[in-house]
Amino acid sequence: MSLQITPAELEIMKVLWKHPGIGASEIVDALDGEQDWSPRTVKTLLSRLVEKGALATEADGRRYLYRPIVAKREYQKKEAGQLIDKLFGGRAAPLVAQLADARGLSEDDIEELEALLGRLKQ
Amino acid sequence: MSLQITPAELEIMKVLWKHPGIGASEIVDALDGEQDWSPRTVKTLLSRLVEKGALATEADGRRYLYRPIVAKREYQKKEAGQLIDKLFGGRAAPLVAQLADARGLSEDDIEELEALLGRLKQ
DNA sequence: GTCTATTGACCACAACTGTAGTCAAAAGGT
DNA sequence: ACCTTTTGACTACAGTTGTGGTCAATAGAC
Repeated sequence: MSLQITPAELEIMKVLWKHPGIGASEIVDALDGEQDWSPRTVKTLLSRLVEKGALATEADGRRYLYRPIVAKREYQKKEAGQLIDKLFGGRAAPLVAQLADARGLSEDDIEELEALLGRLKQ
Repeated sequence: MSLQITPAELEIMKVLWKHPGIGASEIVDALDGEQDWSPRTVKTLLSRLVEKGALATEADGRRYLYRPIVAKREYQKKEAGQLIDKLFGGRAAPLVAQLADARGLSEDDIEELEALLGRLKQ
């Protein structure tokens, strides 16, 4: 079960990770400004996500409430792992180097990374 | 020109980044063991990459030699940037944290990252 | 010189994606 | 009790992707 979430579907997931347990129309509202999708489109994406097992539904009268089954963390982990396997020979350091080069790390980023490394070291 | 390289196409690119300027049959050979594609499939992927502007061709008798136009570095940079924008709110630190969690960083990784951070700091 | 294998050009085709329409049932306004 | 709106189920449809076939030209093998 590889659970392939497409980019469009991911937008929906992001809303639901932030607000689990809402219905289709709330999702449409939450997406407003981000994506300009017809409610139909959102509905289709929701169905596909349910079909794929990425979302659970819960009946609420005549409608469903949706809730992520896949945790955001898990998904991030999977994607990050895929990226480094695919492009960076499985090593994290070159990825960070590219990022630093691509967009520059902020002071905060650097500090946070240092703290993280410190924790990992002991 | 967003230059979307699909996963299958990427396998071809990886071979050509390693051995620029080879022909289709060498690519098939190089992929052997990695991917089990018919030479036809490889040919199609090559055509699509040329069409997309990711590869340059150079005639060599009755065949072409292929050479990447898109540098590996550029592509890595783009992909890494996309991933953190898409999933990590544009911040690198959380990505590294996930990676550390997902697969553990090796001693070497940690050292390399520390060196990198040191360089970035001054 | 003829046969065979390789190559590029073009074609095929199903699965997946993005985007949305139709339809019928039900919920809510008045 | 009607009309409108919302919702889910189903359908559509073009573009992309993965996978590979056909065909004609041609380069080497004998």
